[in-house]
Amino acid sequence: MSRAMRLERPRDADAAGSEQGEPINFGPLEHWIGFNLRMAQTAAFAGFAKLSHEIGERPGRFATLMLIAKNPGISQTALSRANGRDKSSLTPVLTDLVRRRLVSRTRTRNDRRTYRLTLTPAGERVLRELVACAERHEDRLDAIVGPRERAQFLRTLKRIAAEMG
Amino acid sequence: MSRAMRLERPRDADAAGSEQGEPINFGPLEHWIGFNLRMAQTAAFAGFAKLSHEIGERPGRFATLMLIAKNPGISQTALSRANGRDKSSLTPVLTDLVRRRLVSRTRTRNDRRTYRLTLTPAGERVLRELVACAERHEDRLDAIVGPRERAQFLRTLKRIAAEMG
DNA sequence: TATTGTTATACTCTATAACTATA
DNA sequence: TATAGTTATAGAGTATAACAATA
Repeated sequence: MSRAMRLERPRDADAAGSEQGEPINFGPLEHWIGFNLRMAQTAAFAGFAKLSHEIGERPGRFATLMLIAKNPGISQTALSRANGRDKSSLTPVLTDLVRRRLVSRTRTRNDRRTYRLTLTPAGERVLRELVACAERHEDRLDAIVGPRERAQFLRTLKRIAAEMG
Repeated sequence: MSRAMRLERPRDADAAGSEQGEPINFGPLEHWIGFNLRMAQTAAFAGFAKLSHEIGERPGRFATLMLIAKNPGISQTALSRANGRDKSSLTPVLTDLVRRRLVSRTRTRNDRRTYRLTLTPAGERVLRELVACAERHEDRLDAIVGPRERAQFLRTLKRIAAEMG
């Protein structure tokens, strides 16, 4: 594929930025998967962030609560590995979730270094609210992607995550 | 589509986090476009970030340089609108790029509030290096997506960015 | 009055390294 | 020695609000 770049002629200095509808040239970015993947993800994430803020939660809490719910008793180190962050990043998040009584953190008896993380009933309630947000969000995405392409699209996303990592 | 969630049985406390290969249950996240879009984008962006760090640049500089190259004479306000950030976020970036003589910033004569941004020859050189990184990165993504699906995949990404925004 | 760009400031997310307590 | 989790700290990236210069 030829991707040679030509620079454009300078725009009229007086016109630059003076109109709202100023057409912007994105150059080869337009045709690149990496750039469009980023634009799509940014837009989608902002949509979910808005929905979760409406119920007083942050989007980042969602994955943490879900991973604890589906893997009850998980340790902090295993949890941080599961969502690809350093364990130190998890400390303030869990401090907040424990303070709000959404997560309970109990020492194990055999190895007194580790904690067992589980959701409290309140945590399960909040997770259900977040799941409801995610489902509304997912319905929007499904409508945009369309039923014909959904499975193929999802497989391609999974391949990218697996093979780029 | 039924998306009811059942919580799993608590895992053995002693086993939690004790093995490297501990299988993690991601629950309904596995099947959601939003989550997989995020995972794919994170992995892809990390790959490009690595390539750009190899040539001593940050991935975030790429879009800025490209937008200036393809829209010479653009103002800071128009540029910040083009990549969806507040104009104040651009000030430290341009301070850096101007200090390194990659971007030149000249006052317009008619409206002495605005600057005309253009790339210097050094800026064009750095952009070409970043484009080379991006092309290598794009080749990897193309290989993962495959030529049969590429066009469809790109169209779907563009629809998500356009309709979620 | 409105707009361009800067400054001051703060908030989020993330990482590294040093620490503690346990093993 | 090695591991689980915490603390201190720092660095990106971003935003809001107030501001100076200019229109």
